[in-house]
Amino acid sequence: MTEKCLQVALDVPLDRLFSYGAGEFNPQIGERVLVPFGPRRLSGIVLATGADPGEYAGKLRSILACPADMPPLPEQVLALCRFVASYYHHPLGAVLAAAVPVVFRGTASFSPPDPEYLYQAGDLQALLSAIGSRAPARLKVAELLAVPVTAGQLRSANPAAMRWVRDWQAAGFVQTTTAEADSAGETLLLGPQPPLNAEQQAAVAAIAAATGFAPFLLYGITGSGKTEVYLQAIASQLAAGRQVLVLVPEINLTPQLEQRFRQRFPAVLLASLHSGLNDRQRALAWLDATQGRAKIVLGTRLSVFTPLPQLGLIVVDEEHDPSYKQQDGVRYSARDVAVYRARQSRVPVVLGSATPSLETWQNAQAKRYTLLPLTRRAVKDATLPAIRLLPVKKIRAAEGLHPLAREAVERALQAGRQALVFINRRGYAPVLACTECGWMASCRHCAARLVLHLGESRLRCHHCGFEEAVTPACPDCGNHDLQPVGHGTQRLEDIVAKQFPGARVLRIDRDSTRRKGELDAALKQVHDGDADILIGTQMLAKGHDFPRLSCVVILNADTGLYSMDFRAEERLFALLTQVAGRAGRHGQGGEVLIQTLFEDHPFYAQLLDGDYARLAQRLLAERRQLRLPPFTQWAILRAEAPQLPRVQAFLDAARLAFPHLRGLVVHEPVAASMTRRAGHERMQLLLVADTRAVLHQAMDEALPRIAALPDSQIRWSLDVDPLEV
DNA sequence: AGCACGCCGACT
DNA sequence: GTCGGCGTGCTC
Repeated sequence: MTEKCLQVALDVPLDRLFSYGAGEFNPQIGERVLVPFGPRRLSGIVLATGADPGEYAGKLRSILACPADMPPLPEQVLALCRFVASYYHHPLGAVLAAAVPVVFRGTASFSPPDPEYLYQAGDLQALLSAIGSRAPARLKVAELLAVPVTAGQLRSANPAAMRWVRDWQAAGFVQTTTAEADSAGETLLLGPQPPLNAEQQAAVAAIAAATGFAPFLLYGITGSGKTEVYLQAIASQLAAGRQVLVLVPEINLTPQLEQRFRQRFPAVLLASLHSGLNDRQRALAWLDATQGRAKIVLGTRLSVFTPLPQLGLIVVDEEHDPSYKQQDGVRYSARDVAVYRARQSRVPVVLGSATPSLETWQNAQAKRYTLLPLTRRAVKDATLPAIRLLPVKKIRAAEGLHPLAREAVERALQAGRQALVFINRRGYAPVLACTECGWMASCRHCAARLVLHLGESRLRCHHCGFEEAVTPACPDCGNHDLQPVGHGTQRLEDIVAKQFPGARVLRIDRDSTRRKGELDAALKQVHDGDADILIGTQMLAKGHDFPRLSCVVILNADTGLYSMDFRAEERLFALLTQVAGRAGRHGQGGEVLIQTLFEDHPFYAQLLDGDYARLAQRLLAERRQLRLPPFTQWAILRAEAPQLPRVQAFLDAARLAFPHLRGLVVHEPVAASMTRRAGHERMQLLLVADTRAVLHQAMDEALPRIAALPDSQIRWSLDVDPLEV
């Protein structure tokens, strides 16, 4: 009898599967196995068990082990990964590796901890009277046993707690269960469901009534109560015994949203896959979801691959957020994969945003997605902030804030409220320049300026991490008068501190919150009212709710308005809407002031009206006219190497690998928007096709030839549906 | 991607 | 005479 032949996907940059003998093992499809691969051992996923070894017959190597620590990936997830591999033209083994928790990618086997025991008093009154009133410390611990608690929780109440609990256990007062058993018979326990307005009700009803695949765009202005719609749509799924997948952008808002979910569904196990978890915790949360214990999975883009045996609904919050697009490796869009998954699993998917991506908006206009509008503020007392433009010609360095902005901040402080000054640039100044010859400090590894960080007296590259001490004199002409040009958060902090001497100024950016816990501490300070003026970057724009904030000043946000990037307006609208939304979420209407050089740009008329629909209509008309996405299908072949000519030669050759197809344009290679990064020259080649089918046909033909091109110095990657050009 | 094999410069 | 540079070739 001949040995069974397995097809195994491995995490190597080779777009093919590998055949192995099963040896003494009998792995299932979707299971992970350890295999010999050249001189090393790798973990792979079994994709077929009765395969024909073909040319390798007789010289197959056998698998080394079946760790059985990971439940086999179900066929649904394998199919999802196959789709992602083919759509983004990435090796299947690499996609599967990315879809699985880190602990299952290596050759070490993962052993979950023993199930944790929960302790509970069967008859609390009997226990309390047995202890008597002379042992208050024990009484305190005993009272905790009214509900199931862990040993850790008991110990944190009193270090000696477990000794007493063992005694009570021996005496029959205390029983144990495991978390798993405890949740098995649980009934769905809902927190109070707040009343909904008519629009919210209509949205919840539409989602609940959907059968099979049904994509929705929940288009809700800031404060219109999108989250409440999610919660009630989720509640009806939970009541039907189904699981729900909720995707959120990669930001620090997850704890807040998580808190809200837990409050609403206190008895439901929620697997939260946020960045704060270590690999082990992640694996455990993933197992909870995979084995159907966790009913809600809340996580960032990677969570879209989580196996969910009873999936009933997918929610993508802030669907326009660029962090849904992975920017290295498999460059997938978790939002688009989520829609595919919903179709595959025949469940509804809700894409929510106040400023939808134009791709999604167009899908709604074309009736491919059902539009669920929320146009009224549902949050109690909330009013839309008044947005005003402050035209600035060229603000002198020492000023920073427009006089009217200064007055507005003053007003907020007088009223005992907080003000936020938003500038999307950290450091002191983005440029250090020589006043004599015009020299500017730039990175020696990147085509980028070095940013001045005055506090540490360093010049830093924000792209490659290079840094150096501030030079005392111009290296070109020897002049000692080097001047910072432009504004960053640090410089603004200085200016604002001088202009408002009595105010407590708090800067929040990646530099001030680098260490663990610093961001939470800063946010707490804001919530407790221990800061008056916040200076912050994009970090502060998203998600956070600042009840005391009533005034927002936005600086230098619109530098992109006349840039090459056709998505600049769309993105700026989303950013400004989000920043503006920080003001006046509670009570008194907030004030939002935007300092701009381009006050006449049509963009601002639509922003001031808060009219996303009009902006979207104009931008979509432009894109249709100019044959830009979503009316054409794009892919970018990016390449980099230490020497530019090699990159040029590679892309010239790659260009020839594409077939001539009707409805396909393969552009000439051009320099990337940042031409050099971390010592590598970068170029790219743009493919524009009328339809996805043509684009993929071209890539299917060309990519094997490109992969076979000789130059090994070249690092290249393909970006399907690129967000950045 | 790794990792080995392979063929040419400055050192214990 | 070796240690080690990274070019190129393969992995069921």
